[in-house]
Amino acid sequence: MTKPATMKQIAERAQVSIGTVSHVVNGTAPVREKLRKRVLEVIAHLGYQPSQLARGLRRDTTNMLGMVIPDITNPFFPAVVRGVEDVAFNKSYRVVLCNTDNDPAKEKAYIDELRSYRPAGLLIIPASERSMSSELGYSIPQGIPLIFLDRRPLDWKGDAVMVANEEGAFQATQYLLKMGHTRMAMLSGPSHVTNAVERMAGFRRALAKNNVKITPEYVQETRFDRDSGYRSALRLLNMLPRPTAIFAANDMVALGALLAVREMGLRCPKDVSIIGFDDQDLCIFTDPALSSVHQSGYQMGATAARLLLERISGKKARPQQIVLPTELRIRNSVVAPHEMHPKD
Amino acid sequence: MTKPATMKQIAERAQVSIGTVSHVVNGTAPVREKLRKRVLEVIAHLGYQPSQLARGLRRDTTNMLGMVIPDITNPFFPAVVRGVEDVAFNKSYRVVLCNTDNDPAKEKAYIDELRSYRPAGLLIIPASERSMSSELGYSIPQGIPLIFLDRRPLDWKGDAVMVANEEGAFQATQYLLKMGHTRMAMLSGPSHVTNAVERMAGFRRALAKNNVKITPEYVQETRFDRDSGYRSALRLLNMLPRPTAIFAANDMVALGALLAVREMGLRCPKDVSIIGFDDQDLCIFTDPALSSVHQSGYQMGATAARLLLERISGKKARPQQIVLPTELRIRNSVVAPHEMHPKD
DNA sequence: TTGTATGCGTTATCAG
DNA sequence: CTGATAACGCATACAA
Repeated sequence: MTKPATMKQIAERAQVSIGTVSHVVNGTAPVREKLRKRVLEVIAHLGYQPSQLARGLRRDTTNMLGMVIPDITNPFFPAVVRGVEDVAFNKSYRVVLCNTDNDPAKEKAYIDELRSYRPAGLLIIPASERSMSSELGYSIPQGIPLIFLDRRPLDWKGDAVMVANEEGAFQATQYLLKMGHTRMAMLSGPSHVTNAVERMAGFRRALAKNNVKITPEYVQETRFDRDSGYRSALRLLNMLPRPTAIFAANDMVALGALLAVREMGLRCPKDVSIIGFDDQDLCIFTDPALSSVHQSGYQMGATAARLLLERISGKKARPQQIVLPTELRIRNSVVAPHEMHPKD
Repeated sequence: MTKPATMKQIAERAQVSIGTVSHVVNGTAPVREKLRKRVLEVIAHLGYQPSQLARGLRRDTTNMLGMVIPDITNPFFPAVVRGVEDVAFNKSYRVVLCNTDNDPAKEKAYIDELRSYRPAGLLIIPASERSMSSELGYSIPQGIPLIFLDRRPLDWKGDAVMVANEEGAFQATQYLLKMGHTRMAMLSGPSHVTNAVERMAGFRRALAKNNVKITPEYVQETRFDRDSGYRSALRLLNMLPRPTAIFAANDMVALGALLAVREMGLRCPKDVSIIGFDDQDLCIFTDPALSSVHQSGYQMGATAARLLLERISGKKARPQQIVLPTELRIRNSVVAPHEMHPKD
């Protein structure tokens, strides 16, 4: 029996009509107990599984949740996925994961195709703030609930779940300032991504509030990966005077910076303090343990999934833009700047 | 236009039959250039995407590759996924990711449902060596290409892609032995998972070859996550005499061990040497940098995906069990045992 | 080269 | 309560 059983076969074996089988499968109408049992038996016997394709075609929707993420290789995103999956699975939704590799073209390809599978909803961490904007040649999918996570398109007015990026970055920068740093650098993340922009804003606000002038060369735009952080940090570290503190837009970038520091024969935190963003699990293991702005990817995913499921079940409330908290986690990668302990 | 365009609409607008539209979409029959262009224009204009549901139902297969992994939270698996996705995407296949959380029941639920979506193929990292065995109440899906990765069901005779677990573990253990360790412990991973069993075998072989007796309490079965490694390491570290070296079945477990060492006020490697398996990116960042047996998750995924695509396109060659190499990467988490530098 | 018609496996509507 | 039957959107065999 190489082919899956169909409803028709079940119906024949159980001596009922195909409609009746459908009713017992879906509980969509009462069925006489005797028949019901017979049908259920045949189903169990044949290991029948309803064709999701046929069902989806007919119902014009499936139990899939389409999820689009930029980089599965950055552990922050798997954490988000995990959060989504945990709440989705329990409600009988399955998540279809698409990795865009931060490529808007790939993102478009994935989303377009995803739609043609008629998922019940979409969860998108956009590759860029211009993702899915009209300029990009396509618009927001209509008629299917959609939530943005972590970042959002510039003009998006619908549901979204993010974190307090500006505030988190502000806290981190404040802390650096309070430790006495003034030669403050930032590895900023991509300027076309909203959360990076917000983190940058927090950085700037803290500097302004403390009247420390921003040195333009000290803020370097990076991608959100380790290698990009590494290369930009190298640039930073070769400047004169050298910055004494680096705020990295995420932990991957911070790790790259750590690598650069080592490679230049410098020491963190003695020669340069570093602080990251995300507070991934590995922060407690690095040498030195990395101070970072904590956010919970799991919470973000779970929250978004819950909201999405509400939308799917028809809740019509007006759009929510949920902002989850961030919190500075202090470890060993920051110390007062060099000048303040001249004995070195 | 809230609903997706259908072929019928395209046909009407382009003044052709629906069959013709199908032919230009699929290149399944020559169409007069004039008509072809007209159809293509309408398609572009309406942003038509063929319904994958309808297509799948009709063709009895889709462009989806079902992929099942045990724990998206362990960075090794996302690396595998990335490898799969890279080769799949280029060939127009999409990967549907399912996270089983190492739960056989969840695994079964996912696989059963996956099948009803008629994916072109399946890539499975099984939760247990008994996954998909008949005892578990269901058998290997028929009629759809299937490849196991990383681990395999005990009696599986079909395609599989793994790494040289036994050999890698042997090398690691040899190295520890050569450094002078004799009180050798292992955090073994789950005994119901083939790669853990193989790693254990390598460990035992090395000990046997060097005539060092195995201390049964020194080998602790763990899960493959950090927390389990942490707890088991704590047990290990409280034994008298205390083992001087720990071989962890993967890096997550090794990290847990590192944590335990710290928490007990001990030092790695001075008091206890640790070596991991996987050689994840973070190994170079830990304190101390973690020695580990390298394997490439990306390669594993890419290799498996290539093999799967061959099967999908009908290649009938006999089953392949591909074994990728492993290689010991020495860093700073291992040193000669305490007794050998008694000055401490 | 193009059009027509059938069926893929379901669900849903409508009689009975 | 149960049984026919018509879509759902597409691919394909067959006719024209």
